[in-house]
Amino acid sequence: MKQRTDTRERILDAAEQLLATRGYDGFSYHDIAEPLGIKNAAVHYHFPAKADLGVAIVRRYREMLKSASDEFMKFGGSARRHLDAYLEIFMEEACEHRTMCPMGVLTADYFSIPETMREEGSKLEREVFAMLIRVLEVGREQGELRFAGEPRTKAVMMMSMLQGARQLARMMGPEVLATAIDELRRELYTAPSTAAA
Amino acid sequence: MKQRTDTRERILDAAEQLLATRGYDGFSYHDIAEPLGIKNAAVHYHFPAKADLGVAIVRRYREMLKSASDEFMKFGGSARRHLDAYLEIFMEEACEHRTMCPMGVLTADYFSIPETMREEGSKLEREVFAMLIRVLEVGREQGELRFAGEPRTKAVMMMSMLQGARQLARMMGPEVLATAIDELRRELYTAPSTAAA
DNA sequence: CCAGATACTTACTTATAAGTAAGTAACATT
DNA sequence: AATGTTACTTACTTATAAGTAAGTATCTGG
Repeated sequence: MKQRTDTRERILDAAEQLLATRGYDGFSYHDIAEPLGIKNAAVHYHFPAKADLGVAIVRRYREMLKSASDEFMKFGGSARRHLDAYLEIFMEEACEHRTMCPMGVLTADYFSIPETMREEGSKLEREVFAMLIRVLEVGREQGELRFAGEPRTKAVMMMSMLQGARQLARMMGPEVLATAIDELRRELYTAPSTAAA
Repeated sequence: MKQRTDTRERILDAAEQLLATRGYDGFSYHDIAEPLGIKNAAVHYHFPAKADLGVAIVRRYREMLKSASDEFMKFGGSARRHLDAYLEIFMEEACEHRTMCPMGVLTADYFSIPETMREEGSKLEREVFAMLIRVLEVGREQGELRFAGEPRTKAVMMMSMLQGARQLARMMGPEVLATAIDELRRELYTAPSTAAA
């Protein structure tokens, strides 16, 4: 383990941000390099083609999500606290730089991104759904969550709604997303929400 | 009224399709011109800058939506039939070419599109919301629709969910959108849906 | 029948993006 | 101390996008 510098990670940070703001076709290697004080060839050194960069962003995000979920499971949090934690991060990220949600970017740019990136996106999608379905199942069994029908159906509705609301919020302002999340909590939670102001 | 050819409309048709498939940064004047058998300068003749083209697409869509709504109102359709008609078109469009919904494109590419186009998008957004809120209000008063809380909140949830599901369907397949629309009907309609197969 | 407008084409300019080849400074290894 | 590897920079190439200027054919009104 050498790695004197953290250039690679900083490239990924910048690229992830740009991707979530402007989409895959909306940023260049120069856009990444300039604020980091490096040249675009330096980005090509770490990620020869843009496809490699795109795949790396999604892969890193998958790993982050997995380790965050594992971490949470270790502390044995309730389904509802699990969801609350996720919703809070989701809201924060959306407000800070008006970014889209990762699945939103991947599906919006679906026919513009390289196939390797689409495949990575499909894996992310399956993982996110599996996690959400699990939380919904457990939450309903434990009486913390309330919803009708299949957990899978509810998961589709929730994912769609959250992603859509986050995108709408870019145009209409963050209140729209706040409204949507509040309403989701009202419908889904069995006891009144203790949303930390 | 001269207009010997319908080139302008055909350009708008092609551009609308491309925009809904690949996003604002994802198509060029050449992409529009080639399948129409014309040169890209011909597109510039009708729409000097890409911003003009973008604005024209959204404006035409707004006009189409308004006249479709007016037409429907003349025949005095019920709120539920109004919604059903919209959902059917929405589903068809989504399946045919895996396109995004217009508001989805505008919000996904929000920081890539010219400001004139953003303004046109805001107008579209307000009109769509106004229509949807109206339908929800009338539908609930008439007992055709059932939902808790403010019509505006329900409209935000529905818009978000439909747009998000349509995007997710690009990656996961059209069944996801079908699932979402079915579930929406189940929750919203007071009598069982007579969805025409 | 002719002047002008309409709807284009041809042939460019300019800018920017992705990607590459060759060079270099610093450190790491033997 | 020489050698190789890592992490870059400099300086390109190639492709493609947006946009423009000037020319041309056709139709239209006087």
